[in-house]
Amino acid sequence: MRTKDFDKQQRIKRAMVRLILEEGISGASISKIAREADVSSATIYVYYNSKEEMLAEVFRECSHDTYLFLKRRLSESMSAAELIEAIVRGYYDYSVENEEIFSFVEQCSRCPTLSGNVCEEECYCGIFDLLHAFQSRGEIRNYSDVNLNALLFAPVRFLSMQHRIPEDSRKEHLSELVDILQTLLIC
Amino acid sequence: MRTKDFDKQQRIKRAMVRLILEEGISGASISKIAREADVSSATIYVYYNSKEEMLAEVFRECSHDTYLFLKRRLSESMSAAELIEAIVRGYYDYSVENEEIFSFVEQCSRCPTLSGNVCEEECYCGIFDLLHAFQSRGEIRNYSDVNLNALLFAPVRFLSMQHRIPEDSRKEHLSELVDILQTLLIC
Amino acid sequence: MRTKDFDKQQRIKRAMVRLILEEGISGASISKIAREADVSSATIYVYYNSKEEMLAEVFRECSHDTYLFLKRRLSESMSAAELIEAIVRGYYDYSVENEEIFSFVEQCSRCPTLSGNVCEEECYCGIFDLLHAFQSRGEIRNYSDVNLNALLFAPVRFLSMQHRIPEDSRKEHLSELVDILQTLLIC
Amino acid sequence: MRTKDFDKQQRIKRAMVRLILEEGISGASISKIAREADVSSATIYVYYNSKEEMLAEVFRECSHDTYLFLKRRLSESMSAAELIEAIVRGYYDYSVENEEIFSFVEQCSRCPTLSGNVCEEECYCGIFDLLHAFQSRGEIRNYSDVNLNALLFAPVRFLSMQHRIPEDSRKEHLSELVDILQTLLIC
DNA sequence: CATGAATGAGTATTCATTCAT
DNA sequence: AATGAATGAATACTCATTCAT
Repeated sequence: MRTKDFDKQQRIKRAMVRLILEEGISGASISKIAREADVSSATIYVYYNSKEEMLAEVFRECSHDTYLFLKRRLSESMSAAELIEAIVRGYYDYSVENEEIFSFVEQCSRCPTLSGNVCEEECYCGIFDLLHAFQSRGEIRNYSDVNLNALLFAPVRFLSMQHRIPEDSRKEHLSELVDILQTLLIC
Repeated sequence: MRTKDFDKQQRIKRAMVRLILEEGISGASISKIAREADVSSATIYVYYNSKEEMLAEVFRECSHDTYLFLKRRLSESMSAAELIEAIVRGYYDYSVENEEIFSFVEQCSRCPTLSGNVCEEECYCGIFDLLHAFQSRGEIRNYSDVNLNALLFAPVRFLSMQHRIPEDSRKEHLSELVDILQTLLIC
Repeated sequence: MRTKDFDKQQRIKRAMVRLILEEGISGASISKIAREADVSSATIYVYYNSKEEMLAEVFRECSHDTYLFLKRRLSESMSAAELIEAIVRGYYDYSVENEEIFSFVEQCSRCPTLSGNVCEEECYCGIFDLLHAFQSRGEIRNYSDVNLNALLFAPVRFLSMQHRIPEDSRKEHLSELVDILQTLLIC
Repeated sequence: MRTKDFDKQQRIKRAMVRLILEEGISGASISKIAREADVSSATIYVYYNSKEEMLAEVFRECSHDTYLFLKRRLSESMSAAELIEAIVRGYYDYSVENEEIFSFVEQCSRCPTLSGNVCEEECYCGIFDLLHAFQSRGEIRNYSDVNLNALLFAPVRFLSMQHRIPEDSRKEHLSELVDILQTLLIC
């Protein structure tokens, strides 16, 4: 019984995220989500109070999910170069392997009615703790968190969005980006 | 025959852009736009064939507008450091002075049903011609266009979105970012 | 779960048919139908996927209804004269007693976007089986089905439409028509 | 100048009739008609006071047109058999050669908001004068006008509508029908 | 828990018509 | 006479949500 419900909720989430990749936030209606998840639209209201809350909650979960994916690849015992490479490549890999979630988060974080309620960056605090450790050990330059964030994640995000550029070519750009960020951030 | 009232079309565009800043793409319905622009919703269809086409057209215009704003601030006679500063600060200034347009473009470029039809980057080609000139003069490092784009614009975009950080503080981060990018990109 | 309210669907059908009698197909909008049936216009879409499908489905049902009405009045044990009279008078009676349905079917069968999808004549096959029996018994002349159809039904249809002619007078014309068709069709 | 205007009005009429054949009365909007006739929709209101009046007027004209077509083929010097054949075949030929007008008239004559204002049958009075002449000469049976109308025109109308039946086959049925009506109506 | 039925308020779009030129 | 612009009212249809079972 417990598993069954969980599965149903999971299907709802996935359906929503999938639909938003394909049709954008405005294209993801409750009834389409329900159809895609193979449940009644009334069932969605068993799990969420409103569409707004559902979006916010799944947005939060997806942001967290990205963070966990990244966190698993990092460790304090790495060198600074390894750390930066792991972050940049890890984030990129996530965006490719989880295109739906990635696009969903990107859209939500730009939507004024959603981004206000969810603090995407909060989720990344664990990664910044790690970066601080490297900074205090004098291995990574003392740039502000905001700029570290801006330099480590935003360019990758941009690269991931370039669907016009073929995968292979994007991979090469990524390697270049890793090099750039390593020379930039390592003391 | 009545002549086309271009002020009316301007009001429609502005109303749409404004609404999308406040309520997101899904919140900007034709009737809300019409009310905000003080025209009948039927009038919108005098100027545009569909909501989709209207969005795409205004998206294109706004992207171009951003480029023109930036282009006006740049010149080949600048030093490399000045050029980079002008791009970064110019882009930031634009995002602050034209918050509505900036948020609108950000949202459109993430929306899968829109970004496919409009090539935002195309507009920036003029700026890349300038960067290429500096590269061939050996003043700016020979990174690929994609990564130049990723490093010059994406971090600023990220910074502009941090509405939680007070304006003053953001300005300081921006100065740091200018320094970082100058040391990174100048030979 | 609420159970489907078949009375509600009946009301929708009747409202549509009634409206089409009064205002024609183009005058029967979904919202008028909904108001007449005392349901929300959204409710109509619980029962039908589109206006087009609704029209086609009710058109089919009404054609069938006419046939059933007629069929009940006919039997193989009749004489040829009785059969022809039963068909002609039966069809006429139906058109008078069910003016709404009759006018609805007439309009639908002339509408190019509808008549293509519904084969009104199909419904009448049962009656033609009966006529064939009389033909093979040598009691009714061996005219083709198309012409039997044309002669037995089309003139009555025409007569039923003559709202300018008072009911009494029409009845007399009908009697004449019965005589004509009997002498024409009986061997 | 005179011809030019006349031509414009002619184009409007034809566009309307053509559209109604293809999409039914409800599919023929002023703007579609205008587009099809290559005039501005405002121009239509130079020639007609309203859509309703335009429909009624063109309906009347088309009915009259049918009558004129038929009248030209008939003459008092014909034999009764020739007359009946000329009427039946003439009416059928008209329906084939002028499919648009025929379908238009059929639809209008079933539409309750139109048929009330236009008396289609009025137009046919000339033909009935001719039939009366044959009746008083004792060459055609003394059936009532209503039934003559019902028998001479309604079956042909029905046959013309059978688009499922191939043209060749329909022609054969028509010949049978001519025979039937000749034996029926001639003394 | 789960759901099909039901709906008021909304959607994008088109309508017939009028206006100003 | 002719027309593109403009619109209030309507169009078919969908929305997020609630209800009854």
